[in-house]
Amino acid sequence: MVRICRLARAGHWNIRLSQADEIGKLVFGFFNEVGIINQLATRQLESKLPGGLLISHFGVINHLMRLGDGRTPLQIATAHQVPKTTMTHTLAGLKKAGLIEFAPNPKDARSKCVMLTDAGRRFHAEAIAAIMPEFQTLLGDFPADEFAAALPFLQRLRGYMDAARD
Amino acid sequence: MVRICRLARAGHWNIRLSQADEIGKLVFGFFNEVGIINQLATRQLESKLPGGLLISHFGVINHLMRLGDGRTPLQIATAHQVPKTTMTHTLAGLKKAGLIEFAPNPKDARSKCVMLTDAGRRFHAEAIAAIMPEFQTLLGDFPADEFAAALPFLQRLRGYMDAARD
DNA sequence: TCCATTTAATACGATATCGAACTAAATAGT
DNA sequence: ACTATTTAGTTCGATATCGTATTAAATGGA
Repeated sequence: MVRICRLARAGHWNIRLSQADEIGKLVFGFFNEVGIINQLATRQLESKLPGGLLISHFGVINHLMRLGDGRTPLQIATAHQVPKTTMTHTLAGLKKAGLIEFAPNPKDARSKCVMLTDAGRRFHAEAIAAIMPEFQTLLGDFPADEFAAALPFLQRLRGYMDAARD
Repeated sequence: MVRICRLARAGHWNIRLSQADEIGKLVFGFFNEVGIINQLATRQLESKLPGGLLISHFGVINHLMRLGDGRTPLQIATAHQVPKTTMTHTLAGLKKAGLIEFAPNPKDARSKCVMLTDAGRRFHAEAIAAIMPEFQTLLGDFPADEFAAALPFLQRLRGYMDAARD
């Protein structure tokens, strides 16, 4: 913490040093909680996914179900904030599992369109059904209002961070 | 969604089906935002870490700085919600980088105590210093109040999920 | 039209993560 | 005290993730 104050003195900060300390802890704590909640939720969901598939797989299928299929690998990679190479690998796994198919992209011969198969749609429904009981339990102790109240800030923050990435 | 309603009809839910649908989307959306924010924050932090180290490494060092060193690998693994084997690997990397040392555990000969080295403390200070400017920028557009307002719910939720894991 | 630059996707190598099986020490039940 | 069970940590094999370099198609400027 001494070191932090020294940095502040160097001119990067224009607020009182003790406040800087407080605020650092606050934002830091926020992202820490987000990280742990994400870890716990990931574990929980992953343990329920059929066929030993992972969150990365479910994320893609869910994306295609929500926003419609026919998207390109790069679009999906960008939406999920992962490198293209990771998405190539994830899509290969989904294709191997028979949950997606590739179609040629009529607009661009370098690209592809990712299409859901019937098995893919079935997988999505099954995964959702498997998770829902957990949500119910959760909502027994945490009223939906609280999630609803927390969501707008998270959405704004996500949009901001998304736009701010270089 | 048809499938979800069918599940509800089976007796697992005791609320109106349209509400179930809404609530599912709400909670789902919440965890989705948490996941993306975590992904963006991880990227951001990782790109600033010295020595090409990763979040997993920083997480351990930060944990030891906040709560004091001398903890065992299993304690750290539990706190971070990762398997023991992952922590073994992460700690090996930290040791190789000279940021931690192992000491025998006087209470239990099977176990170890993880101790920070001076280099480890320096690494922590440098990492914090490297991230702080980002926080400052963030706080320019998002007042600290909003983080402060969001934090308690996240903490309660984390505690709940932590306790609820089997 | 032709060539340089950009862009979509992949190949490859390095590291991270995880589950299952294993070893050794502690604990519990008799 | 003795044995069975539990617990801490590691080893090992499989897969995930990511950065760099590569290929092929599109784009843009002469």
